[in-house]
Amino acid sequence: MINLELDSRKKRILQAIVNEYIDTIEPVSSGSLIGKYGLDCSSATVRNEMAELEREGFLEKTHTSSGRIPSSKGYRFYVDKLLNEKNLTLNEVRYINSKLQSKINEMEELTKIATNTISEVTHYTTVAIEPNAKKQKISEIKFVLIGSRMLMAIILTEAGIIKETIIKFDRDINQEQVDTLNVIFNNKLKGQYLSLIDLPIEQYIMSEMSYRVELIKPIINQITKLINDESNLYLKGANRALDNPEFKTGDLAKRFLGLLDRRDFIEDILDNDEDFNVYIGNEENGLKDLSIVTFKNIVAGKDLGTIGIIGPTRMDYSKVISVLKYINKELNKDINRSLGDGKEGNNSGG
Amino acid sequence: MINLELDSRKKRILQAIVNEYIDTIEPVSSGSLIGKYGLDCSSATVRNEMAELEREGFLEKTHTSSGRIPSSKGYRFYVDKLLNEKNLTLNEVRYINSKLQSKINEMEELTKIATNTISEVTHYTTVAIEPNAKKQKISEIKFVLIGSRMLMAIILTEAGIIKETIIKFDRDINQEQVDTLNVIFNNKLKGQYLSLIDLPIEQYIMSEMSYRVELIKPIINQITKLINDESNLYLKGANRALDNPEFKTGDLAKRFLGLLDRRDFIEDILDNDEDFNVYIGNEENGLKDLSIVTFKNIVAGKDLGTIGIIGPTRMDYSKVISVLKYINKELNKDINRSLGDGKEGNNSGG
DNA sequence: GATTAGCAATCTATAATATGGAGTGCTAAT
DNA sequence: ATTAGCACTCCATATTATAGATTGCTAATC
Repeated sequence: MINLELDSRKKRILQAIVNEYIDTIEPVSSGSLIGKYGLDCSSATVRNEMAELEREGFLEKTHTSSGRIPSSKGYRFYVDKLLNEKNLTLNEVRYINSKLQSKINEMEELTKIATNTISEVTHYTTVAIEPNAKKQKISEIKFVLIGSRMLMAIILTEAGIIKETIIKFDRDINQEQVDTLNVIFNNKLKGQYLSLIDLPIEQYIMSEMSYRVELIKPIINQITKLINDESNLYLKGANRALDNPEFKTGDLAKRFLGLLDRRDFIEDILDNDEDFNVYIGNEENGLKDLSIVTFKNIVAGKDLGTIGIIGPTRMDYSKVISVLKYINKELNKDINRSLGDGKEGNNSGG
Repeated sequence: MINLELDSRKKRILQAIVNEYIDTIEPVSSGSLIGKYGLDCSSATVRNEMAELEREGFLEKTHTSSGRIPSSKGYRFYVDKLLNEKNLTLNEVRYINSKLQSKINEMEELTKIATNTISEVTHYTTVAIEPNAKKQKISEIKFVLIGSRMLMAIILTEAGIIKETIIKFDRDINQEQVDTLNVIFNNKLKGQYLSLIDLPIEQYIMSEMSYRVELIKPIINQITKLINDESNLYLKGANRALDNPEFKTGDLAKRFLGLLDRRDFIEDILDNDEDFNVYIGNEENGLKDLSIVTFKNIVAGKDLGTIGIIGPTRMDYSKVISVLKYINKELNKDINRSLGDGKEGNNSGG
């Protein structure tokens, strides 16, 4: 989608400019590059190349005689083609390892800890959403009587995600009825996608489970609600963003925080099928100067959800990506530690 | 704690200054008050009074010849003694009512909706925490087998709060054992405070429930963890704060967002025994220029937790308080709607 | 043909200076 | 006790000047 035919010197110059700009947050001049980035040509040559890169849309100027800053297209190319992974410092590695030591009982916690750690190491705001519920397969449904008119429905998915919700009834129900419900629902739904329990399918389920509509109906309603509800969104380090100088003006800060409040939007971005993605905001989508790195956190073959790092477009992508990969690698190293018995649990009915 | 002996004119002047400052966000001059607030004296007199109010610590100047702004002490006095409730506009009332219409199944949702609505109507950031778990009495504990090595513990409190957690075991457990656990735990703990299941008491419980330590131990551990865990904190409208001009500088914005990330601190403030409280930040506690209004949301006699509205000290307290009271009144109006059957449910064992 | 030195032109960022006006505190009159 | 009057203080804003960074272009060089 982007012109890949930049000659090697242009690439090196573009890369140098993006790196330098990420570092200094100031328009990059031709002169500042020659020594620092080992380009074997003069500033005049660099100037010519920069002018051309600008004509091609990779660079921008803040005013006629300023240095250059990367455009969205420039960042895009940089992220897609020029990114080098960074080595983490010893301190960072130590810190991450210490965080990942904690005993973890539920997968939700694993995501929480990963999210916190990423935010702390990268100094960017980090969000996590669990895998899209509708794409999950039901491993088991369990109804539990709580009081005489309340039921808790517990849904276990094959990925080990546990969801529960409360269902209230207008009249008393007894244990025998609950047992029946357990049998009916499990027979029908075990192995099915959660999305099956959705409004259009309601009729189908109702007719298949013709047992006591006045019991089934509120259950379907509530479970439908549970599934369609905004999935859990975990957020850490909203204030860290403000460490970045570009948020000083207030305008960008406001847009940034507005973004954090728009769950639907974040979910849309995070809920893609890529294992790894960099979303670079631009004028059109109203996210100019903001970027989101998304990363599908798969541990022991299980999709634990997607993690997103949100920050200024002038973001240290190398570091972010290195941290993400390192953490994911560590999580997968000692699989049994966190997820060992989850697996057995899933497949054996109660 | 504060000098209550301000004469009536001084009070009126202080009140006028705070109101005017909340409105305009600009130092208030003596001249601007006389017409607008119906004071039957000249600006010179007001000036004299203002000078005295400053000497007494209620007002401050930004520079030698500027108007006055309220000090922390001034706000304190204003909030404690001078606050008039504001009438909500018809639109606000309509909006609130429409929000509160939604069918509510769990108390958690009620809090969520109230929090969202408050944030939307007041334009301030709003947080909610559920009642301190340790002060809750256990109404019922239920263990449910999920898979062969996993148990879900469901704790119902008398206030109707439902908490659940997952417990994993190293070896298989069967339904018979679960039944026994249900009996033992309910016998011992029904009616007790949740805080009983805490580390110091662990020994006691273990000895009382001498049945199969290898089963009991992980349960106690996990439930202890659940109880001691940070209670649920629900936050809405973090970006709204940035609408306030005082956040433009960035410094205050950063402190504000930092505050939102410090759950422990927010919890400390919200978890007081007052039904209603205004916390005015100052130099000492690092929250200068920030205030939190806390409000214990009690509906149908049940404590649903505490709601906090966080904003600049120059906050429209009248409006905030009016909105809080109105919403609480509406929630209590039609008790049955949201909480009717919760009560019956609690007391009847499964 | 590609590269580069040299240089005028452009624009920014900063400081220095001046000006108008808002608001106070004080004094003296009421 | 209150108030008119006024000098004084300080801020906010505009104006101007200055120094410096960086570019684009041209002409020379490799």
